[in-house]
Amino acid sequence: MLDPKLLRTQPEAVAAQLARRGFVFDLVRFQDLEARRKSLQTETESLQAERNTGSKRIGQAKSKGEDVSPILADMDRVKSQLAANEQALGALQSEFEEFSLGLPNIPHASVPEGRSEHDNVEIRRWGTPRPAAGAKDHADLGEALGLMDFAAAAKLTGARFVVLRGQLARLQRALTQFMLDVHTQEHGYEELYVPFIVNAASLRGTGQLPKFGDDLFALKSEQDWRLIPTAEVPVTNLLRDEILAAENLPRKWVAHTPCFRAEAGAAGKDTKGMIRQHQFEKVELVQATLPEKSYEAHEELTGHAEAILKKLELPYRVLTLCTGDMGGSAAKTYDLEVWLPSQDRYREISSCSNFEDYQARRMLARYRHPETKKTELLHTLNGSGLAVGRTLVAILENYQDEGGAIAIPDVLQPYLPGLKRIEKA
RNA sequence: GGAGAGAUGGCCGAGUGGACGAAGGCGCUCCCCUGCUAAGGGAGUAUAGGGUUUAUCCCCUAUCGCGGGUUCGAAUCCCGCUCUCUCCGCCA
Repeated sequence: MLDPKLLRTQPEAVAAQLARRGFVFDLVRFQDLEARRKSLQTETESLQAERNTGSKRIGQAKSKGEDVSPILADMDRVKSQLAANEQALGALQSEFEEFSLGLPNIPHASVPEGRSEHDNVEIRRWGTPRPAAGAKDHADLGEALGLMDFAAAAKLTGARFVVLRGQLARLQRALTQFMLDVHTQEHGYEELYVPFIVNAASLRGTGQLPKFGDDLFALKSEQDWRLIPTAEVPVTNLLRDEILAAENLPRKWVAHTPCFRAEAGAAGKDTKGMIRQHQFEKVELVQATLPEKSYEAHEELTGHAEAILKKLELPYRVLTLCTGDMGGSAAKTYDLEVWLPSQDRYREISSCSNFEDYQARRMLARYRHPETKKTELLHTLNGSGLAVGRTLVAILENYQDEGGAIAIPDVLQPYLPGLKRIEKA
C-alpha cells in the first residue's frame, strides 16, 4: 500500500511514478473518492462526538434526577443521521480500500523503465556456461535415469507435478539442507518452519490478495484458507501488527517450504519438465530492516542467494527487473538466472526484492524509533535462496556427462556421503 | 470429535449499562532525594485514522479477541465466530 498522505498531497507525482510501470493511476477517481471521504468522515465523526457528549449529559442528568426527555429527543435526530452516515462511510471506505490495495508500489529511482522482460537489464554474470550442443534437458535425463516420473505424478494428481525417486529425491533433500545450512551458518539467518496454509489476512499483507487470487490454491474449508505460493507469505506476516524494538533489527529469516501455484496464466508455458510446477520446494530468505538500511540489505540478500549458485558452481547472471516486469509490491527486484544448456539460455532461479514499506503498511509492521519513540514502518525484503526444484534442474543439466550420468557438486558431498555420480542403476 | 473455562494496555490484574481509553500493581522513561548500594518521592508511559499545523501542540473519532445486534449510551447485555487452556476420545 502506498502512503495515503503522499497520495493526498502529491497525487500527480504518484501518478507519474506509477506510469513508469505502465500503470494508469485514475487521478480523477482518486480525487473524487478522497473528497467524498474527507467530507463524509469529518461529518460522521462530529456526529459521533455529538452523540457521545449527549449520552454523557443524559447520564449526568439522570443521576441528578433531572428530566432527560429533551436531550433524548435531540439524540433521536443524531442517531438516525449517524446511522445513514456510518453506512455511507463504510461503503466509501471499502471502495477506497479496494482502490488503494490495487495500487502497485512506486519503483525505486534506480529501476530501469521498460514494458516487459525484454527490457530487464543484465548487471553481471558469473561462471562459464557450457555449450548447448549435446546437452539433454533435465526431464529426459531424469526419466532416462528412471528417477523422475511425470506420468506417475499425472496419475496421482495431474499435469505439472512430478515424482522424484531414489538418488534424485535424495539430491533434492541434500540441496535443501545445504541451502539452509549456508544461510544459517554463514549469512546469519534464523531458520523457521511455518504453516503451509495461510489465511486471507496474511495474503493481503504481502500483496497476493486481492489482485492475484487466481494464482492461489484455495482450500475448501469453512475458513478462507489458501496454500502458500511462497514462504514469503507466512514468514513476512510474522511481522503483521507487530512493533519491533529498533535494536532487534534487522530480522533475518530463512524457511524451507513447498510452494503451491495455480499457474493460472501459464497455459502452454514450460509444459515439459520441472521448470513450472504446481508444487515445488523453495528456500526463502526474508529480512525486515530499518528504512535507511533496506537497499544495503537488498544487495546483501541478493549476494546470499548468489553464494549458493557459486558454491554449486552453476553459471548465472543477475538482472535488474524493469518497471514493467516487476511484481506489484516490489520497489526493486533482482532476478538471478541460472544457465540451462538444454535451453541455451538463462532461466530464473531466484527473485530478490525490496518492498520498502509497501508490505509493511498493509500489515502494520512497525518498529519504535529510538529517538522520537514513535512507530515507523519497517522495510521488508525477500528472495529465493534458492528455488530448490529449479536448482535440481540446473544441476542435472550442468553436471551431465555424455552418457547421461550426473556428477554431484563437491559442496554437496557432506550431504550425500559416498555419492559421486547419479547414474542408471 | 465431546464437555467445561477463559480472552482487558509491554506484563499481571480490577471492572456486569453512564464521568472508563479503562483502578491497582509490575516494568519502562524523565526528574527529585539519597555521599555508594538498597530504599523513597513526583511526573509520564497503548494503537490506528482524521482535522489543524512548517513542525510541535491541540482537537475529534475508533479500538477491552473478531464480526454483528440491543440502547440516548456497551469492556459490561444478546447472537455468531476465532483463538487459548483443562478433561475425555482419536491420532503422527
